Amino acid sequence: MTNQISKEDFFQRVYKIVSQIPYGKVTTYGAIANALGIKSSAIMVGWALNAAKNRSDLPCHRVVNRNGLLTGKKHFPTPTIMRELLEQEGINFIDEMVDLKRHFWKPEIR
DNA sequence: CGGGTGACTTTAC
DNA sequence: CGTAAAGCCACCC
Repeated sequence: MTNQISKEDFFQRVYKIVSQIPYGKVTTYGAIANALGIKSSAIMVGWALNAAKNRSDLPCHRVVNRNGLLTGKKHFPTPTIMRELLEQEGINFIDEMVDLKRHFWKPEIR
């Protein structure tokens, strides 16, 4: 099909999707990867986010792993920021995990 | 071109 | 709950 993803497009799409995550919602690496058509490479989403963190407009704290665990917090300036921000947005935590049942947001496929 | 790394996921033990 | 391995693919050296 016409869905060829160049690596540059891949980064753009990740930025786009993450920036579209609504307030009080979270999504997962796998979900984003799936939306991009690379579902077996969720790790690449994380890699894109790593580059994306240079872009301050990106709410990377709303992206968590499949369990809702804040695996990315280690890459934040302070590991507490991610948890704090999410809690401020009204996101419910179960121990260290986000309640994906309530706050999971499905990214759009474009 | 090859090897190491990684903000993932799943299966296996 | 713990570690290990494999699959995945971009980036760096």
